[in-house]
Amino acid sequence: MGNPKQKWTSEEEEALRAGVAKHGTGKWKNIQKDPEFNHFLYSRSNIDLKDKWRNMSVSANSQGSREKSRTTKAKANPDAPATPLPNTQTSTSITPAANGSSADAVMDDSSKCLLDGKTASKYNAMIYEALSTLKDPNGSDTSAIVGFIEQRHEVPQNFRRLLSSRLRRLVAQDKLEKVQNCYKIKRDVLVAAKTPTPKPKETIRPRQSQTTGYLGDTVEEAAVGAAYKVAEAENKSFVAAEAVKEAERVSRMAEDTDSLLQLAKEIFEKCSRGEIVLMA
DNA sequence: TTTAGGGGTATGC
DNA sequence: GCATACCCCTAAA
Repeated sequence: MGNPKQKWTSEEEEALRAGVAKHGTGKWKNIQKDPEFNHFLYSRSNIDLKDKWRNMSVSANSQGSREKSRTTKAKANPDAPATPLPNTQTSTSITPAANGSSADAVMDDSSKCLLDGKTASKYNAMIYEALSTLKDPNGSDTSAIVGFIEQRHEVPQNFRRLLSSRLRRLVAQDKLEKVQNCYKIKRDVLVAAKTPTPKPKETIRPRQSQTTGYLGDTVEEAAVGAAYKVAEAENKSFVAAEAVKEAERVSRMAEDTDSLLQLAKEIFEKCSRGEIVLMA
């Protein structure tokens, strides 16, 4: 564009790494001003540092291009911060994504009243699972639903409040039926949801004639069973996604630990040479 | 003012 | 042509 490209030297990269190790990610201005790194980074702006760190993190995560990693992250979960980390990181100041901030972001999300689509869908699945399993003909009240879900899933502190709003929303969407203070899955929703392709009349007729008087129960039972299966499948899918996230987080922590080990070695070597090492 | 995220362009393969 | 590196712009905190 305007200025000619100025390739990053290995010294600059090292200075940046050391700066991040000292100040943490996101403290680009501090790193840039730090006299310890300034002679390497004087020609770089804080924005340059940020961009370079971003590029380094993309390579370190070997996720292909910057655009890929960024756009997918940002669009899939706009609330989650996408700050990456290539290598070193102190435990002070800013907490990087690599140390689990993405997971934390999910946790943070669950503490908000406004749920993102994924969380809302997760809660819906939990609700359907609870109602399908409890099978209370009069419906289940909020306490029963909360109790059921708490036994099976880890939930945030204000889960009850979140669940209440979720339940109200499902009632508003005509997916649940509220009778007094109890909630139950709407029959027509169950039937519609669990029979995705409408069956031809011919296939239904013989059943109708055979099960006159019992039609409601049979269909309902099948629908409830199907609803339970769907809820179960959704939950399994969610658990699998969480497991993948956790695996990624652990992998990144291992990389961080490695970097810290290298840093400790350097400090040890300096100390053993009698050099004074200043710690921030 | 600083940072994060998105986008454009140059460069190397 | 594609992936990557670098630079710039802009919104948000």
